[in-house]
Amino acid sequence: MNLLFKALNDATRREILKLLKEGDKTAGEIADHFHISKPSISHHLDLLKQAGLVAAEKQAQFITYSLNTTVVDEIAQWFIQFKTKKK
Amino acid sequence: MNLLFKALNDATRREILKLLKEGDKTAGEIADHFHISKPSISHHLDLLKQAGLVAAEKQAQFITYSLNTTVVDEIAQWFIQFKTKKK
DNA sequence: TTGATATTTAGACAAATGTCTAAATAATTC
DNA sequence: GAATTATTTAGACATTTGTCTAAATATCAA
Repeated sequence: MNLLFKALNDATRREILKLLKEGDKTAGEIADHFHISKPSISHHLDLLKQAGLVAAEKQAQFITYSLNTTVVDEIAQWFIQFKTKKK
Repeated sequence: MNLLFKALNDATRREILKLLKEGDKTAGEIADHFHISKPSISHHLDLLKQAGLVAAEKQAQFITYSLNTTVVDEIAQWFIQFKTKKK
């Protein structure tokens, strides 16, 4: 839970998740969407991966990133505990 | 959105939200649940308030904090955008 | 094997964060 | 009004974070 919220606590990383929602992308394609150096994006991708929010797969010289919807659902559950309060 | 995720990115603050889910509490009552100084808890409460996650109401010399479920729902919405991916 | 491309790792640095103690503010009670 | 209680504000300090440049690793293509 800690790594999850930590990963979400950055506008760039949340934007990356939105990008991946539209489809898988390589690290380079993702970096092209931002005015931030590639090493910085690489670091953001690493944090998202640590949190389980994205998965990385190496294909030839590229690394393709994809959204892990299972974990996104998991965190949605966290909020539901607050909604289902009736008393 | 920024302030919201920032506020959620701390275990103590998430624990405070869970406490308030059970019912309103004064700043002192909240502080008693943690092994952290009162000024630190006060600071956490301030961040939660800035994010709109809690509301504060002064009653005599006490300040009672309550959970703002509307904002909790709002952030739940943020995750739904990832769930409703069909293509 | 040499050169080019894709990506990460390493290290540095300024800014933000969580915590503390001491002091300030506000309300209550004697 | 002085002492007590509840809470916050102010300031300090160590740790974490986001960014960068330079260098390392890996794959491809000639």
